[in-house]
Amino acid sequence: MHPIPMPSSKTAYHHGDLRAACVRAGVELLEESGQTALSLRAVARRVGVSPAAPYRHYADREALVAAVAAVGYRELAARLAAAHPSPSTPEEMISVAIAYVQFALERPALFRIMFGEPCDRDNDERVAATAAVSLYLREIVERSFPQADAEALATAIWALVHGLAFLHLDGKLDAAGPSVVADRVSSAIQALLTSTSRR
Amino acid sequence: MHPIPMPSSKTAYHHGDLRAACVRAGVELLEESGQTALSLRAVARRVGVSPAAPYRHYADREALVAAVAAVGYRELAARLAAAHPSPSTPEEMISVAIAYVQFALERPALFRIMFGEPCDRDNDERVAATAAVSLYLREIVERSFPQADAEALATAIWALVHGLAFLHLDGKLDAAGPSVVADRVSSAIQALLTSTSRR
DNA sequence: ATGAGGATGTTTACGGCGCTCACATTAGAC
DNA sequence: GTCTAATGTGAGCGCCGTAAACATCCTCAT
Repeated sequence: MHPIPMPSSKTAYHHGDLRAACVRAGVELLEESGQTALSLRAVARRVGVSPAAPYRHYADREALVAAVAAVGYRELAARLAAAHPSPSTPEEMISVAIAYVQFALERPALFRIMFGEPCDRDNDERVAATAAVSLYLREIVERSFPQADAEALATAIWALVHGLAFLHLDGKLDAAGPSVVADRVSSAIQALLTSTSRR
Repeated sequence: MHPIPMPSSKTAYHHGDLRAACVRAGVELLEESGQTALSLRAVARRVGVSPAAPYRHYADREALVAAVAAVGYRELAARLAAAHPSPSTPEEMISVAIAYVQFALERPALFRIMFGEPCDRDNDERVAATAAVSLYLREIVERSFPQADAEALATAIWALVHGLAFLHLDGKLDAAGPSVVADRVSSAIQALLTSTSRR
């Protein structure tokens, strides 16, 4: 399964389809050995190719990282969709929020690559993938809170959830287990949603 | 003021007080040339010392980074306190939140070092400095919303503000200028605080 | 005051990294 | 079948983190 490039090809020609193989290897390295292990040389080694080969497909290390991050965005989107295909109530939205934070905790290195580095705003793949996530969240908010200012509320909810993910990741909020985290996410959102009425 | 180590010493003895000089140089490098420029060797060079010298004071690069991050936490705390010494209303709290996000935008590399990397939880300085920030925010929330569940609400507010900072930093939310950002922070918080009453 | 010992800084060296360039190989268009 | 552009190789540069052996100088007990 690894070295096969595309539907049609019997013997590995020059080599496999390096571009995709590098991204796959990059994701693997990231999750096996963390952020610092994601080097062009390590990727080349894993793919079984010379250290300079990846430069035919990626301008520099940052371009590879951006491609890996783009994979991360797509997987995050899939994870959120799996939590609930089309949430339209605050409760359903909260379940998506929990999935967001759990994604960050399950795949910390990937999540940090996606959000923790200065991002290359010119990378099309990356821009498109984050726009997709952003739009998805926006739609959820619009459905869940039809009367609210969707723009501001969507931003606020995304930021809240994103911040919870990071604070857990950094150990600022301790996460003994998934259910503890889920409770915290849920209660954090609810605390904000109800604080004013008690003011 | 720079090369003097302690009250008593006329000629630089062996050299200055390297420990502190390294942190200072580290912060400078970070802000001048970004994240990747913060290397032990560059710090040593700037301080005018051999590449191995910092190892007498820091076990490894990560220890130096942790010390730099600790400086960042203290400066963040100072920035928040400068925004409002002792906030006790939602409005005052919002001004502190704006200061938090502006700190992130003004000193992005420092902020990323503080929150964007896997953190060394065993570093005392770092743990203490983040605990101070955390406690400060907690107290603000308790004063501003006396009746609310302080634990959950403080977590939620911190996460919201922290998330806003990161999303701006990553270009996910565009920040044309300080006032635009301030408005967004303000309206994001208010959107959450008022959304339920309109439900 | 002096000399031992510990703290601090230097030198040298190793391997890994990102990146470049000149060169080899091969796929596909003609 | 040949030419060409795409793709992979190899050698090499400078930077990095880190370690070990060595030099220097401060301190303090004598």
